[in-house]
Amino acid sequence: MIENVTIRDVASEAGVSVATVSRALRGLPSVAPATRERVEAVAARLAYVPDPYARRLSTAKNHTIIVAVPYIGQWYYSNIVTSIEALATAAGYDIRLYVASDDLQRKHFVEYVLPHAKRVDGAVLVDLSVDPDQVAPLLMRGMNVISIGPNVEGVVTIEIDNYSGAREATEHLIGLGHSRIAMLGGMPGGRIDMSIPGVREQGFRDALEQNGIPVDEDLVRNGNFSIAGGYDATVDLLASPLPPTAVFALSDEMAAGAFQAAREGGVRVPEDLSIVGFDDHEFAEAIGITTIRQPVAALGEAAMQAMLDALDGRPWTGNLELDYELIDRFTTGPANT
Amino acid sequence: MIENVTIRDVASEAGVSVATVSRALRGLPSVAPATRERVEAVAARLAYVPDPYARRLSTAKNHTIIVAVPYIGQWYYSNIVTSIEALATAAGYDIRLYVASDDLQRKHFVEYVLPHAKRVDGAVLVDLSVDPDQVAPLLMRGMNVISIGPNVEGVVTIEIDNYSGAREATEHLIGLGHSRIAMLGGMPGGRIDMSIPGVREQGFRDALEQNGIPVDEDLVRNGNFSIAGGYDATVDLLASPLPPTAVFALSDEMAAGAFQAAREGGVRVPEDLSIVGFDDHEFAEAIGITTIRQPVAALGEAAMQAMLDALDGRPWTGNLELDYELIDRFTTGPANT
DNA sequence: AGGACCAATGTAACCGGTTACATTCGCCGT
DNA sequence: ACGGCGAATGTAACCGGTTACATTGGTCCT
Repeated sequence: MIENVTIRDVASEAGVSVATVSRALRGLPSVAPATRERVEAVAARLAYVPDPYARRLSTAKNHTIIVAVPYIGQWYYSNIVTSIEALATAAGYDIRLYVASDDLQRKHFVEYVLPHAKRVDGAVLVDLSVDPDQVAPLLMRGMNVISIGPNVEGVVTIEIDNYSGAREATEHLIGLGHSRIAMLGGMPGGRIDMSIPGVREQGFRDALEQNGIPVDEDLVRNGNFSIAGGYDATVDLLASPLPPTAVFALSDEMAAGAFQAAREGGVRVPEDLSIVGFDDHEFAEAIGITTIRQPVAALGEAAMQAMLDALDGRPWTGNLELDYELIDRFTTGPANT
Repeated sequence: MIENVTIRDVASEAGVSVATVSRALRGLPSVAPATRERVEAVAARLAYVPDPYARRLSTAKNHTIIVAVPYIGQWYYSNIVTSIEALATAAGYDIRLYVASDDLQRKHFVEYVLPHAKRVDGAVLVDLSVDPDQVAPLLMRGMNVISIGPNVEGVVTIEIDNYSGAREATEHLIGLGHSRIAMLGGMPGGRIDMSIPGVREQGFRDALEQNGIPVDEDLVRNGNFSIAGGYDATVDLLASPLPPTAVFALSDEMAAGAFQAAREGGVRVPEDLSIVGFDDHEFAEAIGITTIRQPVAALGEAAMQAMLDALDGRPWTGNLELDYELIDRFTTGPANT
């Protein structure tokens, strides 16, 4: 077990003061070249590494940001984290992960962050609907906060137009002649709020109604945003006396579940059932799912860029809306009834 | 911008010493109940939160572990991180993410960790083949290291028997009468080493040879462990004069790419082409891919448990091997030639 | 020769906690 | 009445860096 070698060890070994060591090793000016060289040699020989906590305690800069996501196991989130991580690392920032996997943890996010607030430069919230008054204490402590997805009062938000995306997906199905269109997604409580699922559902409903198609509440199901949830819901839908001819899933995971249910039930896609997803999950292309593409990597990059700019004292003044795109593949076709 | 409230502020406000505040707030004994109550009230009123860096600087415990993965965007890795994160959070540990997305970063992993070594309790390496002499300095500094996947000398390893898994997958195809069996995976340099892809490839080769089927090197392709790579390789394979009747992909992503290539090329699965994957990716069931199931969550949990035990002074004495399982679904069928 | 100036370096305070050790004080036994 | 004891609390050193300010010593100018 190697004993700790501190800056004082290096100083005494090199025959200089700790201040000189600190300056020499960080490349600050006003250190004689010969001295610097000697200090560096000693530091290398002793395998000295500065203690990051001590450094952070004495400086204002922390070089750490928190990334908070609801889940990390889902494609969408892990890819956002990937792109954030890449930029963060390149800029010399560490990232600290917070997974708010249930509602409770989502509520308590601020409590988690608060202790770190003084020592973390910023937080990127991904799909986390937090109250403005929850974020306020963070902002007041000088933290930079960026949101991907939900609009949070007073926080720069990176988003796509989920409402229009859902509308376009639905109208694509309507344009193919479908009218019995199911939707997979649904808020647990049945209510529509400003969260992403809520906004997408509203787009779905408005598209139907403005095309003169009443919303059949029995076709609006909760697919839990998972493959299994989409599967279960679709199995149930297909077993009903008058099954839908199309399904709009609010995520590609649920669309894949629907696809699986159709295959196992002997229902042909797209002849008997059209499926549209949302996200353009990497597996969507392999399966051939028609979907709304989100620029996932770009969302993360933009958020991190906004963060870096803010940390450099050039905070963004407004939100950024990136473009979505309908990708027409093989799970959608003309209505067949 | 809220000014920092420190333990001294609380102390003077409550009319006690900093030591008493420290003890009171941490629930240590020998603090009078009345005093404790008063201190807590003052702390709450001032919204005092202890600075984690200062705390860590003065104590030995860090409550932080590093999780290092090659990629975070892939299902396998993000799920491992998920299960590690859950246990870590429950045990009061923070996790710090390191993404070694290219070989250079993999080599430099130790350089990244070293500065943190004093202040991090441990590291979980996921699929990171590092030299024993790279890990040695970490161990010497008292860090706990656990490896998921590759065996690292002197480090507790959690693994599945990748060799036998690959053999079983291959033999499943052979049992169905296939003999022109392609493999997707392949090491970049063409060499087989002790990494996971290398071990799986060896299982594939041995299965063929021990069943009297010579390995056709033209059927061993590099699919880059991605959907796109599996797609490209399969498109190419199917275009050859004597295409394979089966494909064993070393990951489900590549299997999905093969599936897509078959569908787009009008090649029926499994009638014309059987596909076996590896991992049991969440999308494998939706597509219906026959695959070797890895207990992903269990791998992460076991690793974190080993870590926690080691941190509690009860290090594991040996490695742990978890079971894999062949899941027979709809992408495999009898050879048709 | 003597003073001005500046580069190089050292000293010590500070960041905000924890904790070993010292101190105070009320209560007990004899 | 007094020494002993232990609970409650205070004092100050310490963790390992950074940095404001002081000090040193050499070069250059008049």
